[in-house]
Amino acid sequence: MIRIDDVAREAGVSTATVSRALRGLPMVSEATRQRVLEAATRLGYIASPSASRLAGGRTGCVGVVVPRITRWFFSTVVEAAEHSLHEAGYDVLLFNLGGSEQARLKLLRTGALRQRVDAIMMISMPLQPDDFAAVSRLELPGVTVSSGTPVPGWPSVRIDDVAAARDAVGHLIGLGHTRIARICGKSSDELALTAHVDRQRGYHEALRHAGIVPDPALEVEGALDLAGGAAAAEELLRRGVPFTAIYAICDEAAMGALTTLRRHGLRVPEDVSLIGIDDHDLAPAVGLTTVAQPAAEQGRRAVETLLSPTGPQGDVLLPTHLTIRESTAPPPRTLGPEITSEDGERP
Amino acid sequence: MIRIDDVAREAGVSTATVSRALRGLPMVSEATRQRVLEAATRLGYIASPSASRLAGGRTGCVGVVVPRITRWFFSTVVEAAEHSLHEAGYDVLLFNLGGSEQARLKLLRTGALRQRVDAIMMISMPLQPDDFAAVSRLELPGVTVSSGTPVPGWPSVRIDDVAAARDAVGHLIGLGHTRIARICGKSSDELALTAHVDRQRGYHEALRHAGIVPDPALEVEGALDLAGGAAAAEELLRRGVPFTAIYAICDEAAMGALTTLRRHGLRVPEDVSLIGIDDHDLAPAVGLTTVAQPAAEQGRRAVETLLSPTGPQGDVLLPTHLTIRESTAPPPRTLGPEITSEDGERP
DNA sequence: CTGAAAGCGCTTACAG
DNA sequence: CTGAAAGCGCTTACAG
Repeated sequence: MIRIDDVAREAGVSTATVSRALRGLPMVSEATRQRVLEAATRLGYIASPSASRLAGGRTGCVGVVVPRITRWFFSTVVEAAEHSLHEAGYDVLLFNLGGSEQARLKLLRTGALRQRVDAIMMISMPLQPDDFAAVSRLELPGVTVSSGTPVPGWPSVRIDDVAAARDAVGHLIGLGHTRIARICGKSSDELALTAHVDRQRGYHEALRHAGIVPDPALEVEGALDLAGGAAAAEELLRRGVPFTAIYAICDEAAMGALTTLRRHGLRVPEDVSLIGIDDHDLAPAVGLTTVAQPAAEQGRRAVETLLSPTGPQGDVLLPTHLTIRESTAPPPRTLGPEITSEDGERP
Repeated sequence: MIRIDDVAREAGVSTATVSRALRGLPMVSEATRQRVLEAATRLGYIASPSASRLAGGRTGCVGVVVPRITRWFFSTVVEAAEHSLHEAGYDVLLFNLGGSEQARLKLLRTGALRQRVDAIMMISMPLQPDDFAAVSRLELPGVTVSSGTPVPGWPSVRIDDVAAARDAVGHLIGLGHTRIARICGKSSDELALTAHVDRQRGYHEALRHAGIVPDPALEVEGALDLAGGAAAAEELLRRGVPFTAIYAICDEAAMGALTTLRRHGLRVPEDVSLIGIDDHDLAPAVGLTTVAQPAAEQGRRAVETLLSPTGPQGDVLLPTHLTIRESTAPPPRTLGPEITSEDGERP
């Protein structure tokens, strides 16, 4: 292995000068810098990260914590953040919670992040009261994306979830719907996620604004993925309460609901209108109307904020916009879905 | 910060003993180990990774290289691999190429991986002849998943892509189709990906086995995502050659094709049957028939192979299975799709 | 602008 | 089974 001594000898300078020259520090004459750079290139020298870290106190790593990398929103944010971080010379340490509470606790309580990263990016992380102490004990700068739970002292990058939900439900109301079901996350698991609370509030605000009294029988909790959406729609149908539209908290849940509706022979949007929030990659493929949020942009902005020379600061609020496709239409004449035996013609 | 000296003093032993005791090395009496463990816990000691790495020569990190974390297959493999790696005490350094050739070159040519990881997992990485030298210069153990390009000396974990494609096309043939289009990856970009070549071979083998002469006019290249699949189907329709079924190289391309077919008023499966390979999370939502491959299992097996005490070795071949949903059916009476003006009833 | 030397916090032969 | 001491390869005051 080529070490810094080798480069120093080759360039005829001290190791201190090599270190300064290679890192672009000032206080090195241009001529010397050139000589060092050439020597380093000639030898194929790369500084040992472990040694630099130990001596310099910086790890050059950023920890990215994400609930489930397999979900559209999270993978999109991570892709954008990873790109920006590598551009800025940082390595990315990935911590995927995989939906496991245990993984969350382990990450926060143990030293998994201590001394391993210079900064933390938490995407939609629900934090319990106890967790704040653990996070602040890390004494690391950080940023939250898509406001899981705001962390005191950390800036956040997010959308206005209340407005997004209001726009989604408002669109349905504008089409003439009044019996609008809501598929949401489990309040037990994710109470602390502001996004969930906000999207619930937006739903209620839109209804009230239109003079519609919210009906608790129309609100169903479920996991925020396909299976959860499918199960929630199933539960909704079992309740037997009439509805002409479904507002799902995210596109994946909406697509899950779509599966269930189809399985029951219900047509979308003829029998039931369906709207989500996200603008998932596959939303066009299933013709899903949704409120689009800029996922990649949130990842980029989070890195920008985190690496700002003046330190992470300021909250960023990004715009969303209603994207109308084929899954929403005026309600049918007869109120509520009719279970037909015919299975429809589209897969 | 608590250092190893603090623990040594607290436990009344030398730092060498603390080091051994905490890492579970032999040659430490049980009584001493207990004393050290207690002292460490009491003080909340965590060994500095940088110092351990520099002194010990191991980084405790594994580099996971993936083409696009946003695609279903890759995020699923990464999630499973990340979980297994953390279980084994490794940190995960994520390198997402983002579909950029430049990122690939940078990763291989520069020292991005040198000294930063103890092992590498490459998922569907296409390697050019020049890249092999760069990879072997890393002198690191590694494993390839879903055979982008096999790396000499590295084991691989994958499915039998020839068989998967054969099963997919065989299913269509069994239903009575003879004009079967193929949507595949761009041969220019990804020639080295064995998966692509293999899935092409499977298609041709199935046709020949049934006595069907492959028609080049039925084969269209495109990107392997939604947009690529949609564009490929568009191109196929523009060609005006008759076909009754489409076999797509992956589910995302298939779902993209679905969008296009729907846009043209074609019904699936009444007018055109559609099959993919993967069993994407959302395949049930769109009723897509596919050949399922075990993505998470590939991630787990790759880690297992990589961390095997005897070093990475052996190739693992995992089974696939045909999963029939609603997107495939016998061909319509009239040969080839008819463009209707009616848009159908399902989003 | 440059260098000699201490120090970052561990691990590892080596000796006992 | 345990300890004293060297060493891992850098960075950083400090001095010039």
